[in-house]
Amino acid sequence: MTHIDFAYGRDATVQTNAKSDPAGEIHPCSACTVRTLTVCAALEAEELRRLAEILQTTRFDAGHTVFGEGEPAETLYNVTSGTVKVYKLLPDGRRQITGFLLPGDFFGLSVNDSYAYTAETVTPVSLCRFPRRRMEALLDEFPKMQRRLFSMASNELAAAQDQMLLLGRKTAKEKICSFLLLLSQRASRRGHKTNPVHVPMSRADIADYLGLTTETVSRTFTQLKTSRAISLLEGNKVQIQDMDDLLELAEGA
Amino acid sequence: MTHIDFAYGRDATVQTNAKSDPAGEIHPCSACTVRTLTVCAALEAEELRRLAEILQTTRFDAGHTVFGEGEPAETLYNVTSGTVKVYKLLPDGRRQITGFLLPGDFFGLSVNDSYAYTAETVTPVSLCRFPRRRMEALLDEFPKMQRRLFSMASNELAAAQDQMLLLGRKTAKEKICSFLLLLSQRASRRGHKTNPVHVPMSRADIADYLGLTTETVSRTFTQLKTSRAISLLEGNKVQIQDMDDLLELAEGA
DNA sequence: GCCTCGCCATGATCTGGATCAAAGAATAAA
DNA sequence: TTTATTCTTTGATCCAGATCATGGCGAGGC
Repeated sequence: MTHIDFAYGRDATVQTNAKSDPAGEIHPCSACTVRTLTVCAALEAEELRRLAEILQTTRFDAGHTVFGEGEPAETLYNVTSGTVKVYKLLPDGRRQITGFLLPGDFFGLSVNDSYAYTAETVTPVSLCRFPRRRMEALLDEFPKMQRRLFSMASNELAAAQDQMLLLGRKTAKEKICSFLLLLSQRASRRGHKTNPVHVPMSRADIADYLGLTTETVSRTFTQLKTSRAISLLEGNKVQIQDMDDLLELAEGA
Repeated sequence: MTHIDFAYGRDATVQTNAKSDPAGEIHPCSACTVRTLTVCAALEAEELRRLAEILQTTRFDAGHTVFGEGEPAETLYNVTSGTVKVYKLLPDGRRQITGFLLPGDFFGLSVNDSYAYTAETVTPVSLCRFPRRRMEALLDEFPKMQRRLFSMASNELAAAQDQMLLLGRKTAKEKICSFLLLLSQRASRRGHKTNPVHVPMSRADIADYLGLTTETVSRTFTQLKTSRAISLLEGNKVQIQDMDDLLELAEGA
């Protein structure tokens, strides 16, 4: 069981803002707990209103494909709750997960009008959907938002480089430790506590993210558990014994 | 010997534009052969002039460190000729090259005011230097440029994801074939011929880019040579026998 | 010329993590 | 409750690529 705080959202699977916002009710955005983390952080009240006009909110169950690699990219997404994975496949089925997206993360950017990867929900998820065309128009109108989006892309680029270092040069144990630290840091940025880390994804997903097999991921977890570096708790939580020790394990120092 | 077309540049190591642009002479930017590939492509004559005001051109010999990981990020760079490698290190010296930068490529973006990687020249290189502060001011003034930079970052992000797939899931042979195809495609985008591919970097650099050792890179090259997939020519050039065959080898199909 | 020095190739051996196989544990269905 | 079904752990074996070691080759330096 994964526990998730739904920032907002109703039972309907898709709803336009107009429909979901009866007269007098406060707009969902103003209650959005991840707004400060994402592109919306840069916006004034009026700009936020304009953005809200083009946005839809959606919810998906776990294991749902949001879009597939190669499909025309007509929508941008923002995660408001839950976890999404994005991955690329080789013809024979080998898979590389290039990222896990948490509340506040943005996805759906495209290169030549089609998605370069598949996006699939790991847990139940709520998303904001922005039609690409209208979003682009808004970006032209609000340079602050353009700038914010650029800065988010820069951060992602830096994270991608860290991941390349991990994939190309780290051992299995270093990979797992780095992964746990990453989850911890990301939780921290979202105002959750850093230590018992919530790990909502399966061993297979972790393996495909770290360039390993499920067996190796499993073995490495038990090895870390045996050496008292971590302990596994109820509800997919991992307790890190000593943050600094784990950091050393993550860098092979 | 690496053959390089110097788009512009003089003997002086560093020169401000003012000094290098005597009255009546055409500004270097207008002669720049890579302008259409980079951030400058988006600009009008007047905007280009403003950009040129803040730019310096520099040249470095092969093997020179442009900046080191962790240094304060005060300058953005644009490659105008030659090849630059950017890499990250682990404490024990393991290295991951996260990219080779060719003419038209931009680098030096930072996350929290310091560079997240080291940049080092592979061949003799000429660069445009933009002071970060002044560049940011200009970006605020010219949203088109901001947008262009964002789109370049998006492309890099997509390339980074391809590289993650390569590092995490491809075999040595697939990695080498992918690498050769990448070089070929990038040459093509720059208007050079796609087939005898110029490979200016050492076996060690290729290894650190692909997450392999020099020995494996070397062995894989000879293996591809033996199986008639490629042949090695004079001057660090690689002749690809059949593009489509190589593409299949690169994806394990 | 000859010597160094840094690359590159190739051979021999080793090993971390993959693969193959099977038995628990958890979750969901009946 | 029992029974599928899927996920995780653990064991045994294998192998792609790392590591260790050596020799060749080309470019500078003297």
